[in-house]
Amino acid sequence: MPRKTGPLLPLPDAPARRRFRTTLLAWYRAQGRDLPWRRTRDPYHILVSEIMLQQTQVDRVLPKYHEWLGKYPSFEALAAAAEDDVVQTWRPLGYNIRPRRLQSIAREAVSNHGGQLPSDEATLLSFKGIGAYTAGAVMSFAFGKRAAILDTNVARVLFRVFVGEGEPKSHAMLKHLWELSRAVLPHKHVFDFNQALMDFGATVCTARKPQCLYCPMRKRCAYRNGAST
DNA sequence: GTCCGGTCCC
DNA sequence: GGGACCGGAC
Repeated sequence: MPRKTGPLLPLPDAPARRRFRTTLLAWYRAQGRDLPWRRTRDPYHILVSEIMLQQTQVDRVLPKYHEWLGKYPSFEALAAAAEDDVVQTWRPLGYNIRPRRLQSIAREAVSNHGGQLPSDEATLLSFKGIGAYTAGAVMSFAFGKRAAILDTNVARVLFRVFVGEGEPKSHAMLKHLWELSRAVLPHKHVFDFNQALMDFGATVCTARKPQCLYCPMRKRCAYRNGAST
């Protein structure tokens, strides 16, 4: 017996992908937020921001990001710090396993990778604290690779625009949303595009009270207009 | 009080 | 597949 599979969800055709990219990038250039980790390509700075942004909103991360980089300006500095000090500095962001994992990545980078963060997906995923989302973020933001991302914001945006109905959190849906994230990814402007996806989900296509009036996709959004028909 | 969230681990 | 982690938003 073949395993039960959900209905096959189609990926958007080339014109639809292109419209989405163009619209989203135009929105981002006009409305995207100016955040400090969007002005750097330093892998250490990118990694610190991404670990902090796991389960933590931008407004709470901003001051801690600056404090952290002031205190631990490099992988070497973080690797050499006392663990208790590192955990204390992290407060009150929460999920206090994260600073320990960040420091262990720093120590690994210093000991085994010449003080650099590895850029290949398999090595990034081998670090505790780096999962599929953070690996994609690091590859695209720090190393300029054409890597897709899927965090909760991106998943919500892609689900609403291109799918609109079904179980948003099912395993099959998440697999489809990863495929969508890869399918819509442009060849150029990958950094801006991925930042735009997250920014759009965080500020317009929000979980509660989405700002559809200000959404440049509203006329083509499957969720807003009804997925079928 | 209830929901939310990336990753790890069971 | 489901719970733990830790705080904030509503």
